[in-house]
Amino acid sequence: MAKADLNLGDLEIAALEALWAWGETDARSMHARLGKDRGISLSTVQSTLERLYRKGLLTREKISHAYIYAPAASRETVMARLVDAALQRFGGGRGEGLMAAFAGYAAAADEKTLDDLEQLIATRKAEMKGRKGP
Amino acid sequence: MAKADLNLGDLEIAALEALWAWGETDARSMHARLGKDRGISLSTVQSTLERLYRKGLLTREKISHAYIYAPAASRETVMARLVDAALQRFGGGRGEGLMAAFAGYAAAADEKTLDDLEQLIATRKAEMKGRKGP
DNA sequence: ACAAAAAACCGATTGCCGATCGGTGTTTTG
DNA sequence: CAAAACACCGATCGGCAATCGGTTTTTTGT
Repeated sequence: MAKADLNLGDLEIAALEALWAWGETDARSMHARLGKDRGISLSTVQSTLERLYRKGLLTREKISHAYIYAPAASRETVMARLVDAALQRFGGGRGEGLMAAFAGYAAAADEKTLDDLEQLIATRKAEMKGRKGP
Repeated sequence: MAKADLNLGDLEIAALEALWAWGETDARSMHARLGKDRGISLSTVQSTLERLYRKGLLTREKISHAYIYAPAASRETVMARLVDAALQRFGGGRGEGLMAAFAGYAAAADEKTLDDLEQLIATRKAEMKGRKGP
């Protein structure tokens, strides 16, 4: 473990979102779609993708001599990692603290969300039992 | 809403932990306990407390001419805010994504944690009903 | 095969922020 | 009143995302 800290800038997030939405692309098309309205250069997009790659959030494959980038993880996984990174540094964080943080979130949630949540937990527990039991 | 981003450095977290553990203190005692082993000056501790104050994480009261700092929120609340800040920037985050993120997190949790979580949700729902109903 | 085009690669700059400090006032207090 | 305790101010440093242009390497069209 110990994913260490994970800090994402605005462009990085935008790039991730783009990849999740459009599937794998190369720096050029990414720039065509992200960079046009932002008025940034291709180099900038390249650096950003590179950074994300080094952070383990993207996969790249060298087609001919160009890189094709693809998300290394789902949005959910990344979000989970972000939560992890954000809370990891808090000593009393595991267990109680996380629960409480979660509670804070749940407090702002509507009833349906809570229902969904319950469902989710139930599913998790079922999976867990299934994996451990006979 | 819109708490914006919330970034905490190591010293800041240490200061928070200290305050949660020892209750309110002034810069001097904080330095005596935090700064001694770190070899940092009183000024540094002061700046850090000030920064935390400006971030709304600490309360201060001017006793005579010195500030007495106290946590403005519980560790749980701060953790919740951190999670919020970390996930807020993810567009598709509300609802599904958030759920999934927590699910991922819960996946790494043991069974007891899941039970606690369920309990928490149940409590939440009860509170909600109580507030709305007769 | 060669020149032009397309990328990767490299290094530099900028801006933001936490950490860190010392100096300068201002308020307490012995 | 003088010394001590603090707040307050400004400055520096280091890390990191964003940003870019120039150089090198690889493709590719003719």
